[in-house]
Amino acid sequence: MASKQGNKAEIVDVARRAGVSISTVSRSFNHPKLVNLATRKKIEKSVKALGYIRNRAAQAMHGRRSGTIGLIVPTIDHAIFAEVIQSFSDAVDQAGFTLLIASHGFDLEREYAVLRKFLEHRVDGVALIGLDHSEPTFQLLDQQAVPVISIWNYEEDSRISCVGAANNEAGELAARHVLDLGHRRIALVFPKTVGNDRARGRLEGALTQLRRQQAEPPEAWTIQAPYNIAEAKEACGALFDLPERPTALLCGNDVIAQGAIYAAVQRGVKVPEDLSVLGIGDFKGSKEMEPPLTTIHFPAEEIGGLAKPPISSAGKWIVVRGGSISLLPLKSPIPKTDRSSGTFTPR
Amino acid sequence: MASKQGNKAEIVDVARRAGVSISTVSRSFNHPKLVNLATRKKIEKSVKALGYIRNRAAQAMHGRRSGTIGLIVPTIDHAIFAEVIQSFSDAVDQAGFTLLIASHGFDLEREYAVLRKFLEHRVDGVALIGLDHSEPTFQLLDQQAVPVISIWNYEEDSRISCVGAANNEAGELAARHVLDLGHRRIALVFPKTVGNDRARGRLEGALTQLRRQQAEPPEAWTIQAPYNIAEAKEACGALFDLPERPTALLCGNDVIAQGAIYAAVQRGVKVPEDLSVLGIGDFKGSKEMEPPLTTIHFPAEEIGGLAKPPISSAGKWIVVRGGSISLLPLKSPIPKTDRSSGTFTPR
DNA sequence: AATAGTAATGCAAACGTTTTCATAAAATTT
DNA sequence: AAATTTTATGAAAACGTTTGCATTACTATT
Repeated sequence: MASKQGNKAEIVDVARRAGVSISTVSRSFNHPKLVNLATRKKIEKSVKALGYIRNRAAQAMHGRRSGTIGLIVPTIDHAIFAEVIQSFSDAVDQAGFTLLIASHGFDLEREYAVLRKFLEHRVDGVALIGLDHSEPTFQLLDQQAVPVISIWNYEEDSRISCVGAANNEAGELAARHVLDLGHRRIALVFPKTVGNDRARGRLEGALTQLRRQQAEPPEAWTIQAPYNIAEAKEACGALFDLPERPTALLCGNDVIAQGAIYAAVQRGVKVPEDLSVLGIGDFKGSKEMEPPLTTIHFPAEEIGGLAKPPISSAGKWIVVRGGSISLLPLKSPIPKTDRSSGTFTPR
Repeated sequence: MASKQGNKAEIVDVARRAGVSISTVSRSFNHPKLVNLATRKKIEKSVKALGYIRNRAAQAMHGRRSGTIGLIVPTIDHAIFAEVIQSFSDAVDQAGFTLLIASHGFDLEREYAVLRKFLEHRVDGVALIGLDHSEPTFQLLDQQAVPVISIWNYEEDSRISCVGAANNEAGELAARHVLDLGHRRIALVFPKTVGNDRARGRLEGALTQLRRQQAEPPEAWTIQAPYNIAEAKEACGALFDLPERPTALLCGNDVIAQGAIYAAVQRGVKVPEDLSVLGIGDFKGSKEMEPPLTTIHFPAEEIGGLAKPPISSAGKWIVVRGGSISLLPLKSPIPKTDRSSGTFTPR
């Protein structure tokens, strides 16, 4: 109800009211030091009075910068990416950009479609999760020469810039930990790995380590569960009901691990006395559970922050493949909240 | 590597290659039936060959539609809003828009700043969480006449359009439930309520109901905890350590309730035998916990879907204050997963 | 006091579309 | 076969900015 109901002010209105040209108004926004302080004040007053709001669309058209960054994630509705989305969002914000976001539901064709949509909006950069993407996606990125960064996992020879941690290391670490605890009867609970290099890396890392120590789990102990507490709980429940039960469980992430713990509690299987459960991710609440979850810390928050978009005029993303800080070490090589050690007696 | 490395194609390039004018190219995108099929094919081929991607910024400038919707949430990194963000995102996507997102960390001044930023991008609509907003925010919305919708909670006489459920009803429902179970010694665990009408509504609803039945909790049993498992667990732990312990706990949301349950388990307090815990929200995993959490279902997903942006040329949001479907009833008036009834004996 | 800088501003040409209006060609009616 | 309508297209004017260039008015420098 304030003023000028409906007829929104443009730069010419501001200029007229301030008694200057539109160039001066524009300049006072973009290069303040180029305009006289007194004039600037007048303009400012005019802006206030008219409730003028700059039009980034028009700006973008001219200057080739939209001031937006697109983030494409598999899913928003999930503890997995919540932290990285939040920290990335904050980083983007701080850098003066606005975040476009979309999810593709683990469908790489949808990812391509979303990317196209973002490019139509002329985003100044794109962030993707992980390194598994469709060929058309890579080509589009290439051809449009849009700054792109993959966040979440790191690989030396990745096709695009990336910042993150090494998932296979996480898997290895997890496996090593349970092996160190003396376990030999180890089961694996992971989600499907097609189009999901995060899960694949972790699984491969774990398997490598287990094989190395001749502790590869039998078929029946390598089960699949999506990132979903209910389904993970059920799947793990079925596992526990087998005649032969493992003594340790390596889970693809904390969501699965939480489900596993609930399934164990439900059956009176004591964690960690009867069963060690290991998660990956260190999600909020994991260590507060009862019994607490032992988990590998995955530095999601740091990753989002490091992926801060470019401020430099160069227009390149700050973190580039192979750069010194690209390989973000797992922050806690020693799994946190370990209640197993000490209390657990193997076999 | 594909083609035209770097020098991105514009509409004139497409036109030239197809041997038509730019008007025709533009039309073939926006009003396909107005252009001859054969011509359209030619244009399509040209588009493919050049890897042309439309420029929405330029479109927006002319047509007054940016094709974007802005969503402003208190926080992304949280089970609370994850579901509604996801479903809203999907709805926005389906409607052919692109989502801008930003969080303000429960700070209404930052909310205002974000809103301004979104308006600079000329979003076609804005979605906010809840109905508590600063006066400048309301005025800006008013003055810019941008379609706006508040999602999450519903109030008959709200200042802006809203779709959601009634938080005070949720609180009442929760209180009624524990009263019905026979409890009289009831504690409340809620977050700070300034600038958070969701929590306030729930708390007020619960208090109203408790007072009505002369079961208002003493000072010591009305405690504060943020939406954070760790802190909630700690706060509830302190509560349980008091000489006088309540028999039921009403929690502001499921995150707090989960913390409460963990605190109880940690102390050997049996849920639900020794203590009934009631959450609000029905978050993923709540009912899979062990012991499972009794909770009021809050229809977050439906809300996000209902808030689908306008497709109509009218440009008004579909759900308007006071409209017939605005008051979205709580989907499960009977709390789900109730293990208390039957097992619990009051006092 | 003349000259060379510098600071502050305006003019007008971009930027990449959409859309109105005009026109030509084709199809339909008389 | 002429007149009318319909279909398909192009030319050019918007849309709201930014920015290169030109101009004017000061401020230093000689």
